[in-house]
Amino acid sequence: MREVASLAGVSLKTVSRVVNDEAPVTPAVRERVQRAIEQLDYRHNLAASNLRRRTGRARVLGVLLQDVGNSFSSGVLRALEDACRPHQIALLAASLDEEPDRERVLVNDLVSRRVDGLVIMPATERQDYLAADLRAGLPAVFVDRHPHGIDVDSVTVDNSQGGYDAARHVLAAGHRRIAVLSDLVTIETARLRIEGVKSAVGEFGPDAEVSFHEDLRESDAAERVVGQLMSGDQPPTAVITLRNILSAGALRALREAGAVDSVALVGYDDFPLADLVGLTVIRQNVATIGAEVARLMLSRLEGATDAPRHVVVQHELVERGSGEIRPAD
Amino acid sequence: MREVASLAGVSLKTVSRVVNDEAPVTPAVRERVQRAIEQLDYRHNLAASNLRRRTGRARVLGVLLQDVGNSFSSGVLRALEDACRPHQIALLAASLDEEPDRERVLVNDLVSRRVDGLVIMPATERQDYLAADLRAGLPAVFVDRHPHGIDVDSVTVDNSQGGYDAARHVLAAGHRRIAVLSDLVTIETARLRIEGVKSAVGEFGPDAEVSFHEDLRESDAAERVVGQLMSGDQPPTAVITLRNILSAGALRALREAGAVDSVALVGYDDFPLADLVGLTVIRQNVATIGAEVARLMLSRLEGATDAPRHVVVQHELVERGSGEIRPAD
DNA sequence: TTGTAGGCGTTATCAT
DNA sequence: ATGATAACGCCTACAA
Repeated sequence: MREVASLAGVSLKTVSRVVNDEAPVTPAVRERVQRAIEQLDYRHNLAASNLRRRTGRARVLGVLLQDVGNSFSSGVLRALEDACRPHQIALLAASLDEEPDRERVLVNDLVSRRVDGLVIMPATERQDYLAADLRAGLPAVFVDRHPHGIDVDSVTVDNSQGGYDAARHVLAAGHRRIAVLSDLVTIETARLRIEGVKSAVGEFGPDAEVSFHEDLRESDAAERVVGQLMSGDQPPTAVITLRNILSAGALRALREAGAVDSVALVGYDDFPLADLVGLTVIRQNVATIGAEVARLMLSRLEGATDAPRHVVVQHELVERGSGEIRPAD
Repeated sequence: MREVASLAGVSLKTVSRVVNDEAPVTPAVRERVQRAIEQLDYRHNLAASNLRRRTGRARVLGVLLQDVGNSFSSGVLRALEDACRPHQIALLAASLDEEPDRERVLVNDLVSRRVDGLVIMPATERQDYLAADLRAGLPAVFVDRHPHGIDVDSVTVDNSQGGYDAARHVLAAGHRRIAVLSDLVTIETARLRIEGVKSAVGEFGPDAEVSFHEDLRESDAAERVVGQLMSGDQPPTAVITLRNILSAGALRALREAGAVDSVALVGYDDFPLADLVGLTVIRQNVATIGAEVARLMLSRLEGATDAPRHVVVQHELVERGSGEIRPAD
């Protein structure tokens, strides 16, 4: 910048003015500076600029998701990006993979990098560790899971209601032998979905035999469980998978057992090809979720200091056939 | 930091030493400083640190993909992240959506933010605009598409060979009336895949009637095209879709026409549920691609200055049934 | 309209 | 082993 100034025969401050499009600069001078900039391949240093600026933020958000490679996380990221682009806000994204330690390490890193705000799909059970930073004015918005130990903005879906809706759907179709597959019960969303299922069972089928198969992380695990159930004495007439990759495993097992057309299946979370497989699912609107997160965060960045807001995005049950199969008898 | 120093009764430099785990500090002093840091909720400012450091990079990579929400881009991002995490390197990710202007704007922004390197899945036809930054020592690695107008590291797949393999597969099965659906031909990868198809046709079925349907961006468009073809006089006996979302559309149209079991379909790029639909595809290994990108970039960050390297990751044809259907004749 | 002085939070250099 | 001082690249405040 100094070189640019001397080449253009002006002061440092004038170059700064040109770079930042600030008001009082004669067109002729501006032109001269621009030429010097190009000639020297000068690049404005945002890091230094942000260091000196008082109010000016760095225009970066830290985004911690479970897995930027899966469709839910990456959908949220994409929606967030679309909402941030007009504001020239960049996104620093990383995956937590349900590892609490990684969450704490990454939050620390992002705070050190002086991000303007944090979007977190937490892997930890409690987030008290964030208290000091929040007090210091760091805006945070939680996605998909509620904050615990602190109170900050959040955008979630009603997982309990989702589990309830899925269960009610198959119970209403007459099913009374139901298998429920779920993720790690240490994950809040998994627990809530299970709760919802139980509450629907209590309401619509207290007589139903419902077996719960928990802590299933991979598609293969779901496939094995359903495979075993289908070859048992009393195979279920309906299966509910409370996480998308479990649906894939269940579907494979049912196909293997020749039961795709006789056993009902309702999944949680949509899939790219789900319509082609005829999979009935509880769909969470990732685009809406991401957009809501952005809305909350942007308002905080603009200085909103009202009480934390908790937005709940509606899900919907998408009927595609697999969930509408009725029990044999 | 100044406050920490005075509270601990030491100099600024000593605090700096503690924060950075530098050598000569007495355990007692270190302890005292640590306490002061916690007491004051002091946070190390990486931005300022990087500004002052001579050799120290900011440990951030700019990553420009086509769409962080689609499975190919997000898979690459995820693999990249896994390789960067051990090095404490963060990722600034954004989507280009095939918009050349956005690419130039975002590159500028990332350069201003002083990222240590750029990973780009380009939307532009030529990238001469990067020349100055490259000369200045900015490492760049291209993904999925070759650089034009500059010479930098790249990790691509052999799209021409992929198109060739897909076409050979259906030609070898005896098909002679084939429909080929592709993305915008302004996209290099789309052109190369088409070229590959043509070359296989020349080799294995010069007598074949092959119709090309280009510039299809959405699933719906593919569905319409295949729907029309199927209701025409001479419906194709095989369909090749050169992009994953086109496969979904084609599949829907074939199902609609009751032709899923009579018309062969080979797609490009894998899908989460593709095995369940029995879709034969040319699979690109995103994890390998991302890992190779990281390998090249990390070696550049460590100072490698040899000639640009061009890695080609092998694809594979995954037979799942849809591509192995033989023509009726 | 333009320039000067000082400092943002940190680290490098050189002393002590 | 610790500290004083200058400087990284830029911007704010104020003066000219």
